Amino acid sequence: MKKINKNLTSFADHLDSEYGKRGTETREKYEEGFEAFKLGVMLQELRKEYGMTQEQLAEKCGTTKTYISRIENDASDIRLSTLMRIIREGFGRHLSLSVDI
Amino acid sequence: MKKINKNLTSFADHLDSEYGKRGTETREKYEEGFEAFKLGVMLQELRKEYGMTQEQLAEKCGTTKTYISRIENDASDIRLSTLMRIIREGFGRHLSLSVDI
DNA sequence: ATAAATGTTCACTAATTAGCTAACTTTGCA
DNA sequence: TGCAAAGTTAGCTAATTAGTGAACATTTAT
Repeated sequence: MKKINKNLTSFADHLDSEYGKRGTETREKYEEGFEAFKLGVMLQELRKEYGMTQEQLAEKCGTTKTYISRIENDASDIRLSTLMRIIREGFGRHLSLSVDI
Repeated sequence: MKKINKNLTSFADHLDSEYGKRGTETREKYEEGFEAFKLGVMLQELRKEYGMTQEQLAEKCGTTKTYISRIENDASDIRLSTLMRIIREGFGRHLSLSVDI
């Protein structure tokens, strides 16, 4: 891996080249990381939509801005119940899960 | 709470009566628990769709039937990364998250 | 009815999150 | 520039998950 390849034709190719084909361990690690990354981005966008600071959000769901920052920046994994609590108590919304193909 | 009320007209009424109105702490605890419960059911249904035993699923995603059972029966919370791993390595599928109103 | 397969519970350890405070950095604005 | 607000990082502890094997219970098939 990590052999830089010019003439990439798509993001998928980029991923294949940087992290290996789908299904390999390195690629899966990447994809897991990417999901977590997307979650952080999603939470941050949601927070900004509501015009809240990290501190305000933190207070609403009984935690600290430190922790909110860690999640938004993907510094740690998160428990499902914690994620649900943040979305519910922080935004009055509801997390739903589904399984794609 | 817990004062049994006859003449319930709906499941929502039942919830109100048993766990308090939405937004109260007891009710939220219930709803969180319910989500976890649904997750267990969802995973179990998915596993059966694939005709796998808990042990087969466990092996695919590098854990034990003990742990799979605990999740299906909601004996514990779960980390997001673990849930994703089970769905990805166990079923070759993909968990997606969304935030409802 | 019995055996085999499947699923659940128990008891424990190791790894990781969640929570907390303080210090540090970046951003926005007067 | 310089101040204040917002955000990030560091270090620590307590609580909880993840992982494991063994024992127990339930279901299924012969």
